[in-house]
Amino acid sequence: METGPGKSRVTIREVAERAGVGTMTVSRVVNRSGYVHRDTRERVEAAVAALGYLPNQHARGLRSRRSGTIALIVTDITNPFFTTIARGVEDTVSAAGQMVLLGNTDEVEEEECRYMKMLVQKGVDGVIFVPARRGEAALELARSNGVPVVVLDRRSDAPDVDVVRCDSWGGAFELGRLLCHNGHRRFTVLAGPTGISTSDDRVEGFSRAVEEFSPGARVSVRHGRFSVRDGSELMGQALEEANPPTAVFAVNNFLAIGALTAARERQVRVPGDVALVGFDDLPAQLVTFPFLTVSAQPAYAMGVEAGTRLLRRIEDPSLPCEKIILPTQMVVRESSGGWLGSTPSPS
Amino acid sequence: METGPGKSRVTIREVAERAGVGTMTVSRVVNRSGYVHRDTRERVEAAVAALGYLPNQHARGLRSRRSGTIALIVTDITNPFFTTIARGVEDTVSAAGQMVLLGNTDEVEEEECRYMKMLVQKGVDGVIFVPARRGEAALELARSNGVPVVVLDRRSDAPDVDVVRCDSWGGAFELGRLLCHNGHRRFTVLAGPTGISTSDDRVEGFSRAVEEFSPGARVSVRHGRFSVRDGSELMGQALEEANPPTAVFAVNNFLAIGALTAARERQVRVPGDVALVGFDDLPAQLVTFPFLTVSAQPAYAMGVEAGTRLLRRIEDPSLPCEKIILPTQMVVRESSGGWLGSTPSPS
DNA sequence: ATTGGATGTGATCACGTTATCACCTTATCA
DNA sequence: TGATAAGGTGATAACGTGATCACATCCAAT
Repeated sequence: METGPGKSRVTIREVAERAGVGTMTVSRVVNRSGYVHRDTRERVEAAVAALGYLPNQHARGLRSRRSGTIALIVTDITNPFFTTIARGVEDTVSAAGQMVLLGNTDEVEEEECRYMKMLVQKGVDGVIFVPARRGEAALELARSNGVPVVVLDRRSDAPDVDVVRCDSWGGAFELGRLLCHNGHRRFTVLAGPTGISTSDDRVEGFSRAVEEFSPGARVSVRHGRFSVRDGSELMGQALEEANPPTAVFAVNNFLAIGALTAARERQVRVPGDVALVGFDDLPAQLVTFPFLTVSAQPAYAMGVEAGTRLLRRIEDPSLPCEKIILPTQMVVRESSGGWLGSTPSPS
Repeated sequence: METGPGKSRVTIREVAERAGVGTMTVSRVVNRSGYVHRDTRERVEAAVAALGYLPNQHARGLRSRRSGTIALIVTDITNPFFTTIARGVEDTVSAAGQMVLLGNTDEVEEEECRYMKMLVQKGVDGVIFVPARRGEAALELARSNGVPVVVLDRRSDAPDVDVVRCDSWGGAFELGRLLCHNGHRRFTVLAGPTGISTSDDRVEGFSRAVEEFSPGARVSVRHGRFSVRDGSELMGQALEEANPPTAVFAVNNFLAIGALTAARERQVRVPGDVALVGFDDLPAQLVTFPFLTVSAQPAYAMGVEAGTRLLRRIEDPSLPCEKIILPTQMVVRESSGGWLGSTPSPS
């Protein structure tokens, strides 16, 4: 257990010497591979414990091409949706003895590539990756270097990656239906950047629901980044229109919070003056006043699923790739309001 | 840029061959070390680009004992306080070309050691560590293997580590003073597990303020884990006392949210029936209704500071260790209520 | 007695990189 | 003229492991 005031690390050779065996025998004991006599194993284990021997992963990885590390590349760990995913991933792979490298791309493709290059160099066993758009360059880097990838949260038609995401289209459709059934006819969607599948799918699903349940109703879409600031900005613009919307759909949690802020600043009541629905619930831990009606994604489960898939693929790279689509769950709270009654504000 | 349908990685030898030079020359070009003729460098760079060469970090690390990786071991990344810290750390070290390994200990010492062993094996260049209690075993592992450590958020008297934390005592003192000045005389503190410095310091600082500004007033302390559930549980118990507190201090954000939940369930109004203050603000991004009066810690700055310290120490291990204590900032909102007036409920 | 499989062990080398040393060439100076 | 320094390059040897091979020993079945 002791190693003195240690400078350089204990090597397998020192353990072998102390146990009076060859290095291969120590290796076999440590890796539980091959035959080792019971007495020998005990001597080796004693030496390992006495010296506090920890195998050097650099040397190991050089031979075995395994690092015991996977990576999780998200757009912003600060978003509780990704935080919860991260916890799901970490819990899952940690149980299998792997550790997690973290990266934030802020939806910037150059960052995606920068990270992917570092990951290839580090020889990670796999990557869980939230691409901004199609993530082509980064995915190509992974593919050409034989690194297994699970694409998370976003759509991907790349043939050689697993995908774990939620039914954004369906969740948005449900929200649209709810608002239509409540009698709304003028909608604004606060969307993310075009080209990001989650945003695009949600805009589409919502629009489709409106076409179906309030034919001819107006849906105006405003694009921004996934941030509170942009949510607030876009909501402000919408509210200042000549004919403002009676219902707003924010495609992302930050946009929803921004929208709420903007409404409050203008003394516009939610849901009294305008109904508001969002996507991605905040973890119950963080919410002092549950208020927003949302389509909630099972973030933790997504992390677990992605982690499990990746571990399986690392185990057996020949497995066929799958595209997993998990369902969302609508949680109706105050912000969506109720039935508008027979007198919706004049259109 | 192309590597065919790539299976095994491109090595320095292949680059050398293609450029018609020795491997050392390639190494020198890649590492910008030593002398290389301008023409040679260009040939090598062309070969590197053509083959998509990425140096193998395992081999590099084996020679140079550098991994280009640091670790961040927190108790729970799901806590937005730590999430924000993580983002600060990642932004900082990422700019220096390092990546971050993440671990959650859930305040369990065995997990601390399990992670630390893996980190030593991986040869990380340094660790930013939030110990549950004193973290002795894990710190000893790091020390004996020559891994630089920055202890984050918690107190540590270990001589050979940097410490970056906030003035928990002072922040709690401020909150206590505020409540005393508002006329409160019966206090309950919802604390974390004993032995965790943040909790202990906050209990002490708060108690000290009460002693000073409301001599003889009652402060009862209830201990639990840092969770919404326990916050709710403890708050429930406090509210059901014969002589319930008029003011409650939750030493942590989760405990505060739990307390709020418990109050609401019992139709106890905050701050009408009981004042509530907490520690750790939630990021503005996440808060739909700013309500809780708190002592806020500069989480992002703490992450940046810890990252910077660690990078500096990696650069020059001989630097003396420092203990950095950042100030907290009290943010007064609704939940703490106002002056109780001349008729505090009879004690 | 002989074969053959299961058990048990160590020497040797390769994994991909960089530190070191050795060796060139050319320029500069006394 | 020779000496010295600076620029430029490659062969070689580690770094710490684990795969492979070679070689023991033992026991059971022929």
